[in-house]
Amino acid sequence: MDEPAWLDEHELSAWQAFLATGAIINRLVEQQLKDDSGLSHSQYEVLVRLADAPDGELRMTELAGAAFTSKSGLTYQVAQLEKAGLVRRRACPTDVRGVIASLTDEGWAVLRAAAPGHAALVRELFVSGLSREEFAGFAAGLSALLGRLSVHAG
Amino acid sequence: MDEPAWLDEHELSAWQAFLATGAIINRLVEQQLKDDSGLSHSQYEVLVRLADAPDGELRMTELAGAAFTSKSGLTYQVAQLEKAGLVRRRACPTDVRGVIASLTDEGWAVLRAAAPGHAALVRELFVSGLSREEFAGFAAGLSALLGRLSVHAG
DNA sequence: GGGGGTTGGTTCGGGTTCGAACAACTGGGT
DNA sequence: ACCCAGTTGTTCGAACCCGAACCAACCCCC
Repeated sequence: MDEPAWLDEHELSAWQAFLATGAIINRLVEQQLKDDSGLSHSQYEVLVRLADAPDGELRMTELAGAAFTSKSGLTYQVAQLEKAGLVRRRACPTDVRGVIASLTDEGWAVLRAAAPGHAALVRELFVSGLSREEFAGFAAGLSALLGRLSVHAG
Repeated sequence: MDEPAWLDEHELSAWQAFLATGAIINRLVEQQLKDDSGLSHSQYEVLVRLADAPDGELRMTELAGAAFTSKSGLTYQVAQLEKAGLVRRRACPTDVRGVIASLTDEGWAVLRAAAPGHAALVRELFVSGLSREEFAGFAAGLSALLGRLSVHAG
């Protein structure tokens, strides 16, 4: 019951910094990907997940679960990617309802072309400017946070 | 030069954790505010900024600059808040073009009612589960990151 | 005072996102 | 064989957000 109704100074400023960094970084990344490769950040993420999967293929649900978007949002993005020729949809052999999204050759090519610029920006915004110790502490916090959040996300 | 085109293992996992935590936390916060107070996260942020300002008033530009939304986005949100009776728009006495957004009594009341639940959730998601040292390191990283980003945001 | 560059805020059009509802299908228990 | 709860992916309506275009007003410097 001694839970205060407001956050204390440190908590508040960390929280604000978290929101602000997220917003700014997302905006810059979005911008860079759009200018450089004509991809939105979500689309890029979808391509990355597919590229990480065996044969560059994943079920829609696995894609949505591992990613940061809802089921309907994913349907939309995959439709966009398919229209652009970067992704193909196949039926799932073991489940008639299932849909498998699969990277096309062009999808691979676009992703390979986009990755270096994206990596450079992430490095510039997110990695450089932090000392090794700072980065380590920061990463440790993120990882702990994510572990705890997985409980909530269930 | 010897800049690799991809992120190394630690960088990548930290980056993914950053994106994932941001996405999950934002979704949960959004949900909670909507259910609890009928506010979107952006709307809540606007109210908080106003409440922090002297007399609960701010110029539109200051609001947009300090916040995470574009000018047009802010116009939209303030219109919503005005429709809901939480914010009033006044003309700016020193600049005819200017518009001052100002918290109404009801705006104060709604914010006071919403704050404890929001603070509790932020505490639960963001603060608890990290040891004091972890949190300190994490906050230090965030702050350094934000400082560096301000350059880019200019 | 009276231009020219800058700023403040809104409007507009398009793209993106979400949740709820939906239909088709699955799998396990009986 | 059958039923029923749970899953899968899409569709639909609405909300949201952004950048570009825009007009009006400011500033400042000659």
